[in-house]
Amino acid sequence: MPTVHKDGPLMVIAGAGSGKTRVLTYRIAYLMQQGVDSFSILALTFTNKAAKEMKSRIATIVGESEAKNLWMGTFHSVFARILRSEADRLGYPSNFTIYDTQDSDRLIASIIKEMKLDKDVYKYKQIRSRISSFKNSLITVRAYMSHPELIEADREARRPQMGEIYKEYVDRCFKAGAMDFDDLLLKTNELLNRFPDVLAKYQNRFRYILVDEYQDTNQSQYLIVKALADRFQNVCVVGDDAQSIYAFRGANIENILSFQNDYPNATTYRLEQNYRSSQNIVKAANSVIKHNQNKLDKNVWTENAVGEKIIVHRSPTDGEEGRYVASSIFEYKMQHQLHHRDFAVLYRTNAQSRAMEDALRKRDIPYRVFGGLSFYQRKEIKDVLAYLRLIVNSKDEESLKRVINYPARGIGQTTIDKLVVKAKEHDCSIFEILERIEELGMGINSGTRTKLANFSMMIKSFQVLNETSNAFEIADAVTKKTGLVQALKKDGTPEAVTRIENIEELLNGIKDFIDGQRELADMTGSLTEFLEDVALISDLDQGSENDDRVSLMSIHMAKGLEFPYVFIVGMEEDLFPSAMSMNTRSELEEERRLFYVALTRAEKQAILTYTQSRYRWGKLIDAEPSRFLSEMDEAYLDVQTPDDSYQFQPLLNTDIFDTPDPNRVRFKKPPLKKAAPKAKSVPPRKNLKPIANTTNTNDQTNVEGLSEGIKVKHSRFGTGIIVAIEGNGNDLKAEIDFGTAGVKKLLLRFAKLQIIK
DNA sequence: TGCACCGATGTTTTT
DNA sequence: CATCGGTGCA
Repeated sequence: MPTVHKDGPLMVIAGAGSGKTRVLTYRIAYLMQQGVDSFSILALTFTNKAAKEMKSRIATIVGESEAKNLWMGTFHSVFARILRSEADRLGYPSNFTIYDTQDSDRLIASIIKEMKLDKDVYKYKQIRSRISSFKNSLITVRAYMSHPELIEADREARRPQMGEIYKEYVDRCFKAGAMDFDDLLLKTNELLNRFPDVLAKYQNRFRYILVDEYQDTNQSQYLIVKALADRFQNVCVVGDDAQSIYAFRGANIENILSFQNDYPNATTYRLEQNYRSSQNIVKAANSVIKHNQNKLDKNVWTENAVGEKIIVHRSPTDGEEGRYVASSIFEYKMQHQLHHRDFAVLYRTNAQSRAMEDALRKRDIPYRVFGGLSFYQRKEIKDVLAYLRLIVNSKDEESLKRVINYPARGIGQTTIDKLVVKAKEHDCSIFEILERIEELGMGINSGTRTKLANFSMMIKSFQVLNETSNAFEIADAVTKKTGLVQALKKDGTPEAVTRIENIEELLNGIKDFIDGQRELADMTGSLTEFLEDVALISDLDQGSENDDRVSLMSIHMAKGLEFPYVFIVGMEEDLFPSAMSMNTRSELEEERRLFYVALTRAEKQAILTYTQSRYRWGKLIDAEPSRFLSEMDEAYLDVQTPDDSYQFQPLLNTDIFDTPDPNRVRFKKPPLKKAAPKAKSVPPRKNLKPIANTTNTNDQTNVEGLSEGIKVKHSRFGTGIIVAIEGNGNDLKAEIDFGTAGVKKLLLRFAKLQIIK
């Protein structure tokens, strides 16, 4: 058993539902029983909630007082803590601000604007994600500048200024005393690399390191673990390659696939028995994941009951889909005497929660939405937090820009622009400029100068207060004295009222936080502590397990959770798998793993739903069933279709490519579109091509009819003309000129093209 | 300088 | 559809 393995590297490949958390819990408890000091154990989990739960489970085994000393948490929160205590080494203040994605976006957007670049070419979101992937791969500005191929790639993408933006962004963050999420990992690497004494200190401290969800670590995280474990090699990683779903933020599945290479004397255990789900669910999930090529061999099985078949249900629209889910929940609950908390509704995109919420609300079913626009991302909350952040760290540029004129106090954009320029000129923060405003003059009229002085004075008075008060007292003062709440009260609209309520909720939350912190010996309940907590917390971490509500969340958020009854909604092409993730095999495989994760959340029953058309951007769009539906072995399914028109493509489809490939994606377009149910409000759909006529393999016609010069239609790019066709078998590609949408090279396996005559 | 309106534009997924 | 940024007016 893994639990008796004490020293040396260890990898546990744990299939879905095989009790990963249990392994970690028992291993830690075991180590402690063997006399390992709890201070020398570092456990990195995927969510703070997982850490908290594990800690309390360990506490029941080894006792509260010992468990308390364990270092447990997410990579981000653990290393943020370490970075605070070592910040001066890197030239950062220990109270550095943590920028969230939105802060980064704003900063990047303003840099692009200041550099007078075309914002249609330099899209801030793209820039941000590129910078993020640089950081996650430890490509610093300096590394970027010395890698001609990176520079060349950006030049080819017609963004020659990428490097400049990157540099400016990093500089500005540094000057603002701010780190973004990626910095928390990158700077930790820098810290461990540049300062051997620091490295030695933490290597000696963390003699035992455990990493959960290892398959989702990125390069930066991987290197941190490697560095820390280098001395004692007591590293235990737990994961499941089949559940790697974070490639988009740099997770590298190779980290787990090549653990044996990194630690040649590593012991590997495999846990393949699933204790969570019914046989039908386990088998169906296996039948899906086997379509992936890149994976470790693993055979998950269970001794659990066969259970109910997986229900596949079609609805005309997303509204009806919601109604179906709501009434199913109602019925299951009645029939089987269940609680609301036994149900989860999972979706690919957060936007899908709305239709579900509406339906559940109508039936008075209590629910809770996780993720999406979380509480701490709401505007009014971010406003209050921005004041608080500015108080703690007056160099924080993004916070300052956010609140300097909110509520309106007559400080306009032109003034702010002048301040930004001056700050850059003097190589200092905007707040410092405010202090020297009289001395510098700088063409700001005296009225505005007074306003600026007042603002600066107000912040300073808060800073003084901060020296003697706790987080709650300051937050309370901020909401009152800044006029923030007053402005909302004056507004009087219903939204403003909810905003005030939210601010009150925030204050209550801060109070709770302080009470919680007081219980911990080395915590004081200061504003700094609170802000750090807020920056890295996610909805999931917030308690309230005990309230009886249906959970609504994205599949990503559901990782590691389990529910007796799971609805997976929106099983449609272009939604799940996402239209953004179908261009390469690896993207598609990640989508498939995501589906695998979703399915294996269910203990007793999984219900998959899809619609024939759904509202997207306020428009009703035709939808077709997800390919994942037909990838599941039919034996485990109960396909409920109101008018019986759901049909699977024959499993042994004619192989239209020369290369037989078991993993080949079948284009299926079940001919369900005819016989549109007479349901009201479903507008007639415009099928551009008489699909029904082309017997059972319309993909075949698709590919065969294609040649140069043919006019085609693509669901995203519109109509275009084929310029060239190249490759063969699975690699058959067409280069298509879509006019304004540009020339694209598409893999014909994935591109759903329709010929236009 | 500030506010109100308008059109454009974009949606994966998260620490 | 919802947010954002830009424009035009007071």
